[in-house]
Amino acid sequence: MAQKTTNLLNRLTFRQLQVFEAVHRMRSYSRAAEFLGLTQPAVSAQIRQLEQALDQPLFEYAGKTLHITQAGQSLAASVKAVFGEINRLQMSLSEMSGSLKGELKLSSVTSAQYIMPWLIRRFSDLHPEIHIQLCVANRAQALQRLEQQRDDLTILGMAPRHKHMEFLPFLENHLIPVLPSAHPLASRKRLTPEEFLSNPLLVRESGSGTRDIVDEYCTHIRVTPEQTIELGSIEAIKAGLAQEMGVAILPWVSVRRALKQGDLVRPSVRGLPLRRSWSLVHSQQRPLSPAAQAFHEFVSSQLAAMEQAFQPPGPDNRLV
DNA sequence: GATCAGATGGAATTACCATC
DNA sequence: GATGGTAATTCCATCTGATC
Repeated sequence: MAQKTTNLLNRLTFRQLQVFEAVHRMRSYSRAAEFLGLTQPAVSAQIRQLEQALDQPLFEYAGKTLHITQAGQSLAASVKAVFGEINRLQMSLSEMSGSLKGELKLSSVTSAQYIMPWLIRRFSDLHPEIHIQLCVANRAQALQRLEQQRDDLTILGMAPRHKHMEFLPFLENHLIPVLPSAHPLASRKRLTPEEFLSNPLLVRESGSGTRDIVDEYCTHIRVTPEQTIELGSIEAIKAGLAQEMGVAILPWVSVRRALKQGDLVRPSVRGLPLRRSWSLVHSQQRPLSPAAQAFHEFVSSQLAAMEQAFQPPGPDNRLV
């Protein structure tokens, strides 16, 4: 038995386990290859070598669907434990050296792109040796990345209700009605939803969380916009507003400068603003890296400071 | 609706290269 | 020489659209 164990330890490599973990997580050789920055044959070869070392098939096909064998499930549990231990070791070593190093992969929904620089700047001041990669995507894309565990942490507008996700709500997103300052209704402080939505409504594309919230609002108040114009980003909608194409319901953080400069105005409309919390989300199935853990703790410690920094205007421009 | 051919997607194989 | 990588190619299952 001891001989067999020694042989196995001698024949297994961390690289094989890393590749196996990616294939197991993504249920695809090709996607695992893309995730690891390899080609599909390289992944295939690593899995084949691992199967030879273990003398057991780890994956098998039923048609075109990749299934994991019992041996594969068993290995996956062991790999998870081993990698968890290595993460803990890495964190201990980092603490011993007094500074955190490494990579931190973040993804964020588009609406949160206006608060991410604030967070990243302050976190980088604390941990200059952590290299941060931020991917900005719409909600559907961010959710896909989250499910594929492509990032350490994800910022979403509405936390998914999956049991295996952990989320930390950290700031309220206020979606407010805005229209160009040259608009005929711009002088009116108060508008009915019907008046506001009698203008072309500039909206995000399907798959966007902001779009979902706006659609929900229209359904809730039972008013159908006269016309909707779909634009692919918040910045495109702002450009559309600048061209007086219509009106929009946008995150306050995205238009606060335009409001301050007087390019846009915000009327009071029944049922608005809409409030949703941005949440920091990660999978329970994947232990946080030391850098991700540090970012998570940092965000937790900045709740009051963020609320102060991103507090919408008071009485004059009061939110209903 | 059944059948078939071509298109497509994903993994395996092969030959070769770079590095240690 | 061993290891780990790539590009090109092959194989196979599934999808899709045309035809009957």
